[in-house]
Amino acid sequence: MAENETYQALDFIREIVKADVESGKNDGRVHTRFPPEPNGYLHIGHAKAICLNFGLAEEYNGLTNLRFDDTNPTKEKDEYVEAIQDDIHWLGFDWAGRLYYASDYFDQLYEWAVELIKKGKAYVCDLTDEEMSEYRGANVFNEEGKRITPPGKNSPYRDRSVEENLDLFERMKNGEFPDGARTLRARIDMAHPNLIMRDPVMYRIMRKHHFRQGDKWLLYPTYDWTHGQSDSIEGITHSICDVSFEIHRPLYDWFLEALEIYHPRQYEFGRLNLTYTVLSKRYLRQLVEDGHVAGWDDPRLPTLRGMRRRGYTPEAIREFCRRIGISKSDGIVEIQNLEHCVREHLNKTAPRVMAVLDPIKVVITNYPEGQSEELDAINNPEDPNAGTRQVPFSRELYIERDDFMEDPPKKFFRLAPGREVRLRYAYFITCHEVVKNENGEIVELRCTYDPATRGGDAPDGRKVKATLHWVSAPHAARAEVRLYDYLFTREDPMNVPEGEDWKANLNPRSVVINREARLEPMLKDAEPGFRCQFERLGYFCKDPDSTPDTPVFNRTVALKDSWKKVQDKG
RNA sequence: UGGGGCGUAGACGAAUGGUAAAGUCACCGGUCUUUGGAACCGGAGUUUGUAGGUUCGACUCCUACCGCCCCAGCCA
Repeated sequence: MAENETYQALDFIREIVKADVESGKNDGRVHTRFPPEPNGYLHIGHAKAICLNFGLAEEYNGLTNLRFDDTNPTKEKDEYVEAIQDDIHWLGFDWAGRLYYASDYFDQLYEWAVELIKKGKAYVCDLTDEEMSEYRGANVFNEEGKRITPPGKNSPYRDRSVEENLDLFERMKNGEFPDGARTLRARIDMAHPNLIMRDPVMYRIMRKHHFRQGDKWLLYPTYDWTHGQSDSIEGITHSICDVSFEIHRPLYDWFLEALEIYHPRQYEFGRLNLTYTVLSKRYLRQLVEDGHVAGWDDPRLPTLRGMRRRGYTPEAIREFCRRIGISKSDGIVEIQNLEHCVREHLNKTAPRVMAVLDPIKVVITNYPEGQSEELDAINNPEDPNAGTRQVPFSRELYIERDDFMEDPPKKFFRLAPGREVRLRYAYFITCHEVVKNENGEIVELRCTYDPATRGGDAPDGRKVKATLHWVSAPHAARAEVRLYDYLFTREDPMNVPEGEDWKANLNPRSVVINREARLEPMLKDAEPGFRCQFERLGYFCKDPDSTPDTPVFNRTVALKDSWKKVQDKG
């Protein structure tokens, strides 16, 4: 390895691909696919798979197909097809026109099924689903109520003649039998220790309208019968899926061998789990449908759409996927890893602005009434090319309520009676008077400023221990700010208190709406999706709910707060 | 129970028989700072699920055990 090359450890899948390419397998081609079922929205777990599949192809000058696995018309919709493509593009990947549907292969699959029947490797079975389960030896319990797995027994229809099978299968296609009356099954081994191999179903009768095939089909192929053959048709070299499909691999291989067609190889990696959230379509759907969140793009959701609306960047998500790596172990990644990647990217790219979330009025008593001025502010200290902007300053300002304490503890550096601090890009100010209402609440701070410190530096070299953000009261835009927090109160939402539902772990403060925020005026004109840092507070993203009068901002992620840590320690 | 997997610091994850185990997040301390941010420097922590075995030498090979996850849909 060259000296200036940094060592990048390969995960086990990349090791395999590397070895295959080097040995000339598949003529050195790398061709992957991402095969979502169009029955829901993509989430960050999918992002991991997308990054792996598309990333692998990029690394080896290969190709990646987008293939919709649309074999179950009861669940799939066009709406999801559009959204999934949109999300993959947003994440930063493209399939260059190689968009396919498993349903495009239904005719070929049907022919291959006929071929297997002729080879005596498939048969039409009349067992009901309960009977099939029983014959398979599934769901059997011993006296102690523990699950056992006795060998299955052959279906009484297993030995039908080829002719009869052909006839029945054709009539299944023609709609002569009611839904669920018969199935086509692979004839493998009813005593196989792997239940998947006990004569799995290849076709089921379903009189369902398919969103792409219309009413052409009355029987639909199962996942197992479809997936490997689709991979074969497309010339996929490495078919990557999550570990739950590992036990299906013998069947994947069996079909391909029985058909004697090109045989791609399946590899499995561990699916992603993240703390403080759920990552399964079933649970996400429940949250949306039961109204616990506002929709699939709710910023609290780990869906790609939700994270996009929240202000996460595709770069950050991709970097996160790179860092967590690929392995087969099933762990749970701390969400702080994701947040770190988001902060890291936004720190480099997000312009800084000033916004006061919990305003308290400050009157600069020695600043002329009715006067105002524009001050230069740096847009992003991390990016010299980001330039500067003008921020209005006047006699009446707002600062953050948290930035003042009447009786401050030793480690509190911010404003307090008699203390001087800096207003960012503006002046040093000193607090002289605290005005309270009849309830004893602070309503106003009366301060003086030092005109010599314009811009934030004292000519005499004196220092202050704190720099505060602020906005000019008469110029400020009033805004709604949505402060998001974790969706659940527990790292593992499924760790449920005795006798309660997992939704009992929902965080009641996962979003806190603030309508008192005051922003720099320029923020009114920003486009939805605009990402910025509210100095000293966090990263925020303008929400599409914004109106010309009321901008709405979502908190993407807070800045790290070491003062909070000091406080928490007491 | 059968079958398939997995077990390296709080979390993720390298190490493919050879200097008593990389990196990242989190954590702790410090420097710097017109963001108590960022950056930079430093620190702590595992002895590699357990017990045996092979070997000059094992996270890596073997045996047994333990724990966790997945399947038992005509879902994918």
